[in-house]
Amino acid sequence: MPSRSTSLFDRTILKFDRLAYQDELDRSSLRDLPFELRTVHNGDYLVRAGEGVVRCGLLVEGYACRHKVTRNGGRQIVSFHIPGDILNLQNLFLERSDHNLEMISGGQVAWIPVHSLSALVENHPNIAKAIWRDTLIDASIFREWVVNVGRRTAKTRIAHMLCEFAARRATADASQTDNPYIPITQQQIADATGLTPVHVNRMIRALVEDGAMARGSRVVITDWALMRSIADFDPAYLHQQAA
Amino acid sequence: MPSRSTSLFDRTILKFDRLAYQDELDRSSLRDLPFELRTVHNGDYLVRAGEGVVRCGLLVEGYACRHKVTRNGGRQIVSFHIPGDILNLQNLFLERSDHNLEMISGGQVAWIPVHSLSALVENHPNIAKAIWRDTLIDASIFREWVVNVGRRTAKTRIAHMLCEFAARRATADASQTDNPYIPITQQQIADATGLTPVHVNRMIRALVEDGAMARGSRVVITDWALMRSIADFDPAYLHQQAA
DNA sequence: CGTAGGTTTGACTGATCTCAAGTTTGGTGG
DNA sequence: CCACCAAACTTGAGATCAGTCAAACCTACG
Repeated sequence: MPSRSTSLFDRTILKFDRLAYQDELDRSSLRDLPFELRTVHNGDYLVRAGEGVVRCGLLVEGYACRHKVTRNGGRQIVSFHIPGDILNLQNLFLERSDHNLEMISGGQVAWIPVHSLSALVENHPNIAKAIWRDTLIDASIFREWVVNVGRRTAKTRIAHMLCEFAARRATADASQTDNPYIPITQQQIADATGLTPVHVNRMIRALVEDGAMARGSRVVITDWALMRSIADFDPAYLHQQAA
Repeated sequence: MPSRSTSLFDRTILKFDRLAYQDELDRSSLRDLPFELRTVHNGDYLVRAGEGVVRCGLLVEGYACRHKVTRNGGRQIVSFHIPGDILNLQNLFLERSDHNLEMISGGQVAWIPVHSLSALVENHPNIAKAIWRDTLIDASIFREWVVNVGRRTAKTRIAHMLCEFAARRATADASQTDNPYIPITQQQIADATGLTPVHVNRMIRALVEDGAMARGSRVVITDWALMRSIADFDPAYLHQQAA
C-alpha cells in the first residue's frame, strides 16, 4: 500500500485496507472527499440522540464515545472510538440518530457530507465492502458488550472492556502497542460497564492487587496474559484477521 | 407492491419493501434465489460460534435467537428473530460466526448460499440498500440492549424486552397485532435480560400485579400503554419509519 | 396417567449500590 | 516556583436488589 501523501484520512485509509482490498483509485477518492475540519474539546457533543444527521464525522485526533441515557438518568456508553474511525456511519442509511456522540478528549473531527460518502460508496465497491464490513464488526462488538454487561462479574467486565480498548488501539496503530496508557476515566469505565464509579474503583484495586494493571495517574495494563485471562477475553469477535 | 405469486420469501420481500424502495425486478430476483428448505426443531443449532459459514438462513417459519456463552457457562441471548428475517446476514462479509444461532421453536429455514446473496447485492442496489439498512437497524437494537442490560432495573428490563418483541412482530405482520401471545419462556427472558429465571418469575408476577400483563400458559401483554411506560420503551431505535 | 419441561415459592446469601467523607492529581495564574 | 482549584480517585459503613439453593407445582403431550 504505497502512501503518496500525508492526509488527515491516512489512518482511515489504512483501516479500510485492513477491511477489504483497496486499489490506488479507491484510496485517492477517499482522500479527495470534501470535508470541514473542526477542533473539538473534551465533553463536546458531536451528535445528539433524536437529531437528523446529514454528515459523518471522521475522528482525526482524540477519543470519542457513543452513549444513551435512560429515563432515570442512567448513562450507558455503548462504544468507544479512536482516531481513524468514522463515528456515525449508521447515518449513511439512517437519517435520525438513536444515540449521543460525545468527545472524551480534545481532538479534531473532519465532517464529511453524507451525500458525498454515499456517492463514494456507490461508485467504489471496494470502499463499500470496507465500510459494510466495518459496520458489521461494530455490530459484533455490540453483541459482545451485551454479553459483557449481561453475564460477567464486575471485575471480569472491567478487565474485558480494557482488553478490548487496548486490542483495538493496537491493531489501529502498531506504535501504540508500547503505550499501554488507556485514556479513559473510572467514571467512563463505569458508564461503559453498567457499574458505579465507586465499584469500578474497588475492582480496579483488585486488578492491581492481582498484578494485572498499575494504578498510575490513569489506567495502564502491566500483565497482558493475566489481564486477558481474568477478562475472559477472546478477540475473535473483533474480526481482525485479514479480509 | 403487487404480489405475483406466493413464495416462501414473501415476508422477506415485504420487509425489504419497508426498508428501501424495491422495483419488480428486485422482488423477482429475490424470489428466484436458489435455496434449500429444511424443517428444524426447537433447540436445533443453525450455526455455532467459531464456525465458518457459507450460507445464510432465511427464517420462513418459527422463532430463533442468537446467543453467546461465557467461560463460566453464563448464556446471553443477544437477539430474537421472527419469520422473514435473514438470520446471519453478517456472514455476507464476515466468514466466521462470533455467536450461536439456535431455534427457540419448531419451524422452517431456507438456506441460501452466501455467494448467491452476494451476487444479488452486487447487481441490485435497492436490495443492497435494504439489507444494509437492516444490518444497521440490527446494530441499533444491540445498542439498546446494552443500555437495557446495563442500566435498567430487572422489572423495566423485562418489560422493555417484551415491548420490543411485540413491536417488531407487529410491524412485520399486521395481523399479529391482535395476537399478544409472546412465544418465549421465562428461561429465555432471563437469558436475554441477564437475569436468573427465578428473578424473572418474580418480576413477571409484579408486572401481572401492576395489570400490565397476564400470566397465562405463556406471556401475554394486556395493557400496552402501561407496559410501555414501565418499560421506558421508545421505539425510535427500531427505525421503523419509512425509508 | 406418567413424564419432562416449565413455572412458582420460600429462606437465605451476597454482589453491587448508596451516601458521605477524604485524598490525590494536574492544570492555571500569580 | 508556588498556591489554588476542579476533577478525579479512594475509602468506609450500611442498604438493597438480585442470586442461590431447594422444593413443589403445573401442564402439555405422548
